[in-house]
Amino acid sequence: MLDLPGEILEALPRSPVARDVARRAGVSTATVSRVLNGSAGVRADKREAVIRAAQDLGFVANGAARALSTRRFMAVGAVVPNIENEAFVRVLSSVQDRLRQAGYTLVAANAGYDLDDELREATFLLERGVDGLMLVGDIHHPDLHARIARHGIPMVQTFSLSRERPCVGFDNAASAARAANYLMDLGHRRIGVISGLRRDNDRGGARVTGIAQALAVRGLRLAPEHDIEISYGIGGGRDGFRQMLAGGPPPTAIICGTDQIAFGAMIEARARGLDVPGDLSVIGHNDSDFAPFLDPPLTTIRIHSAEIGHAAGDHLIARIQGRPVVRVTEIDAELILRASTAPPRRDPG
Amino acid sequence: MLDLPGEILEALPRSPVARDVARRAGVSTATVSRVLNGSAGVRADKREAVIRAAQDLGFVANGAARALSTRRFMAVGAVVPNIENEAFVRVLSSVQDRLRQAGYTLVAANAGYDLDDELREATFLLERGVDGLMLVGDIHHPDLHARIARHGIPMVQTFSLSRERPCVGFDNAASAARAANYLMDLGHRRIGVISGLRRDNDRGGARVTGIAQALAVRGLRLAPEHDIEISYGIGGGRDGFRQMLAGGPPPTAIICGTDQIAFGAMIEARARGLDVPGDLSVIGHNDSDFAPFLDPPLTTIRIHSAEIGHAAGDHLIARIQGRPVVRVTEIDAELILRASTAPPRRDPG
DNA sequence: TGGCTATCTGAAAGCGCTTTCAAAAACGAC
DNA sequence: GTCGTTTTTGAAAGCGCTTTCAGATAGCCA
Repeated sequence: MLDLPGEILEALPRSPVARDVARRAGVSTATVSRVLNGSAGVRADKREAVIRAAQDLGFVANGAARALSTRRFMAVGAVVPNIENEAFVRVLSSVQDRLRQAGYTLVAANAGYDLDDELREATFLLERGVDGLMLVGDIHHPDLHARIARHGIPMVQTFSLSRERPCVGFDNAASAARAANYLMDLGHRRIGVISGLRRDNDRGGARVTGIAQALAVRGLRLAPEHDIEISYGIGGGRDGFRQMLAGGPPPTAIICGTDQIAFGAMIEARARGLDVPGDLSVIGHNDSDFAPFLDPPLTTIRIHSAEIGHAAGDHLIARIQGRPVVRVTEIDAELILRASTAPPRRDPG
Repeated sequence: MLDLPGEILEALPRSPVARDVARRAGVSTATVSRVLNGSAGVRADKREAVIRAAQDLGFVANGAARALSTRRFMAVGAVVPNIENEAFVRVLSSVQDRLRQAGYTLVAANAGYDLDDELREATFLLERGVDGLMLVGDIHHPDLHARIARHGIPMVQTFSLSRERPCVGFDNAASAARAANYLMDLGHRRIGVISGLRRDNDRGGARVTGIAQALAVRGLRLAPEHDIEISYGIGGGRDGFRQMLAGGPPPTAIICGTDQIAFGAMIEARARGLDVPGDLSVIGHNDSDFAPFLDPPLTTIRIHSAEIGHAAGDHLIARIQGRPVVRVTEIDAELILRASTAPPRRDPG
């Protein structure tokens, strides 16, 4: 091995390490570390020498070494059911917002509404190294929490409330019930539901339950043929509403699991010559970008995804840093009234 | 410090390390590593002992230590202009797909259409530790590529083609030109453009240039008052079209930077009593979920985001693993004809 | 200038893995 | 059995950073 002079070694395509900076600044690696991490107690001249050397060399600390040494990964994981879903994207984006400010990165994974996959992805993140974990909902694989606990990192659930665990979310049953009550106040008596797949999805389930209970309180019931479960998306909404019409007397109002589903249902309704809201009132979920621009503009339950994300991010950062937090943060959903809902045209049988 | 018996120590909330597995299996950590990484040359009985011990202890290797030791982070970074934009979400999701299969994770960051921010986010990822980097477009901060090179990791650009660098994308100018030619073939002579912000955005710029050139070839020009630049979104589309109408004789056809913009423009057109496509033909970009369901269904340039993501993921993995790759992968965009385009009603002046 | 305290600094010991290298064990052929 | 191979195995040396701890320096007062 040749012993090349410093300048030539530095030109090598090997990225510089703390040792190189130390050598160039004429200090030890300990001092380099101290300066670069902003800890006090380094004389001004040495501090400047280190900063200059680091800059000259284009030094970037090796994250793995730092993580190994500090036992901090400076990363937070998030496992969401569907990474392409608008609401989850918004949450991820706003969590990341907060994390980024605190110097953390977000690593997101996709669970596809399957508990086993969720466990696998979470394990993957745990192995990769994260200091905290965000999940969606309150239903998980039985092993998941033990595994997280094993790693001793904080976890927060989002989008629904939980009796046992830290969470940021809202009462899915109550907000859906509010929508149902609003429809009943308008005079509707036959109300249908088109939800996304509910297996392993407590949010969807809670919403339907909430609606059924609200109906029951007023002596009505959610007819099985008006309780439709389909895959998400506009196409799903069309199919769902078609399916609903196939099963006996049509409802005068429907509540949909997402605005996409509602959009699909409205398209199908129009295709069948039904007027919205004259013949059919429609309520969606999420208040997507396009909801106010549909024809008619869509009444919807606005879920404050960005706020949920911010709160979840803050919660995790606080716990990672050992600060106290409240276990439950409730971020209420809101019923946004637009023109897709109205009293039923004539008294429905 | 008490010297507790093994079983009790194992119950401590400290996550088990390779040493613990080794002790329990009666082998060395070297053997544990060999077994858990599937390298050959371990006798069957020891192999099984290690696997059992690892299982019993719920051992999960420390990613940072592994990364430090192997100089592999098993992670790939991606910096996109807007993490909430549908097209980029799709790309991220499909990149992740491929990465996940190869055992890598995706770490995504948001650059917000700003070169300085992009540099900052990329640096952050580099520091955090990634084995490869995906970028969008061909315009970047002048320091960015040097910094990436410094780390000696592969990089791939997406969504546009590049003369100098590895890329997966399509010819934005050519595909927009194709749309313009289609409109001209239909008989349109006054064609407008509503694009998203074009600063630091080569894709948007190339599209407008492509359209202008296609017009020029047929002796037409893109009037400045028909060349509108707005922020993305449905609202942006409405504003953009309103702005366009304010500037002299209206176009008989417009090409929009996204389907959202097209949607917004169609809403504004309808609000002004213009018929689509009778008075105004509209073309979007991306073929979003809702495009076929608009009224009328939207003609649009479909960008195969998922394919771009898959190709980009494969490209990076291949280079990380030292396999040869082609520098340029072209994934052509496609003009999807629907009912929002038609010949102009009467010969436009 | 000397002595005592308050500041700074560097050597060295990890963090928990992987991997090299040489020794030990197992195997075969004689 | 013995000896030469071929497998297996473990000890130990990193990977590049942080952090402790003790020694070196600087600052201050007498």
